Amino acid sequence: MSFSTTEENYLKAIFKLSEKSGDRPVLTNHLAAEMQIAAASVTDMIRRLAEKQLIEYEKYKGVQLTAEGQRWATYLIRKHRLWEVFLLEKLGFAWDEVHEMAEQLEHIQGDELVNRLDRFLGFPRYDPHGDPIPDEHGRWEARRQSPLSDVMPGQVFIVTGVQDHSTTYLQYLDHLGIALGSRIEPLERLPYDHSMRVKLADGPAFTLSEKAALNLLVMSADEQTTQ
Amino acid sequence: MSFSTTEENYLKAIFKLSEKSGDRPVLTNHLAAEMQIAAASVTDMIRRLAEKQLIEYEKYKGVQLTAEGQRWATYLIRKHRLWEVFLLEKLGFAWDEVHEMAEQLEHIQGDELVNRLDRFLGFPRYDPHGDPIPDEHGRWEARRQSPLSDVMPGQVFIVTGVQDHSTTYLQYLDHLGIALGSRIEPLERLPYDHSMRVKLADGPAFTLSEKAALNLLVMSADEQTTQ
DNA sequence: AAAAATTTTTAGACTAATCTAAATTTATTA
DNA sequence: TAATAAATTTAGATTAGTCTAAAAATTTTT
Ligand SMILES: [Mn+2]
Ligand SMILES: [Mn+2]
Ligand SMILES: [Mn+2]
Ligand SMILES: [Mn+2]
Repeated sequence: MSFSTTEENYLKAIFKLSEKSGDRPVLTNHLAAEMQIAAASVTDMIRRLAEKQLIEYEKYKGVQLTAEGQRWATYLIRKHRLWEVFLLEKLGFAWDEVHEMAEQLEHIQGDELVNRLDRFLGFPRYDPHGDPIPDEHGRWEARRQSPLSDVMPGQVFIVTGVQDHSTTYLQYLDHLGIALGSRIEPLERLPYDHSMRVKLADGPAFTLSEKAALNLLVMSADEQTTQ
Repeated sequence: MSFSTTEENYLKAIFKLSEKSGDRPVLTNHLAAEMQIAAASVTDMIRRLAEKQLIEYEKYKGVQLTAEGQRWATYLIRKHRLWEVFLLEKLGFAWDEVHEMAEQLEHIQGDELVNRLDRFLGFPRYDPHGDPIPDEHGRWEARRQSPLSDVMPGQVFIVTGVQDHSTTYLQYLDHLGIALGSRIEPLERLPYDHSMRVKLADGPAFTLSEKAALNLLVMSADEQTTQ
């Protein structure tokens, strides 16, 4: 079993949009927008993927991954995230630089390569953005994390992930001194624009916009230690 | 500047055949045989590569790499060999297992990635098969090595490379206990079939076929220490 | 329940990379 | 040097992946 880079990119996109839509069928236009491709091209490709039993496709109703499609998409995500860890941990790239390269590396074939890379990296469970890495059997641990914008002030939280992977956002966090594992304490939410006053361990207080707080995922500090 | 995987594979093949032919033009059929592709397809592609100024092409006369083509081919070889070192040194693959994977990895784009990988590996000068690795500027050191079949018995040599990269040959060397860096002493050449009696440091004597000796590259032990 | 708007599919075309078979050019041999 | 053989190119097809424009289906609005 092996698929083209293009086919694999479709599988990943369908997986991503499925997650967002709570497993409801993914519509042609959504896929077209996500992949920056004409809707007509998507229609073509999903017919081919359906023939290969990677997705179920009902005309005008959208597509869903089959078990096989799920498995393959998960495998691609495993590869992508392991390579991201490699680029950061071993080659010293920053968390806003690794995505593009991993986007290529995820298509390199070789199960043995993936498993040895996993071992070399010490079987990491999360990637540089806090996203879980599926293991050899396609299983992964989801964390009970929430956007910082949703939590109650007056308690310490640990930064465990980001929802926005854009370079600008990640560099903005760097600028603020916020990284995965940072201890952050929300002080108050300002009703006017929903911005949030927060402070990092031993640091001065500062303000985060609603948008910035929405995309920052945190866990309560005591819960985190059990993970 | 960036080229398709296919174009890059043509460049590498032309480079390889040019080396063999002493820089005389590479003929369509040679390229077709090397790449296991129909001659007509080669004609098509070399016209495209000539348009992109990567090769000079005269109808019916064969092709030669331009300076730009040389540069790019050398860059691909640099990437291929660095990834081979990574797979062997860091992931623990054997020298007969790395080529296929490197064949894919050499097409991954990112100059910074290549240079960081190089640094991570400690700027290796030779790959797991003893082939030289071009540096960031495309320069590399060729060693004064010769096939074991050509050297005079009665002196100790160091194994520095192989000419045959096939799995069967490399595994055969493993079986004999011959690796890069092995000290090997040719005892005599047998006139009947040009086979060679040799011995490894402290080991018993054994016989190598002419073919096996032709593909094993060695340097005299004292010369090697200066490299 | 029509009409209008939106979404999706179909139709037809294009490029890259390949193939086979036929035509052409170059090299070898008689 | 003419005939023959070998190498190379051209011609015409095919497949994957993409596009735009038009047609068809579905959904929303009136
Ligand atoms: Mn990524
Ligand atoms: Mn990531
Ligand atoms: Mn190789
Ligand atoms: Mn090699």
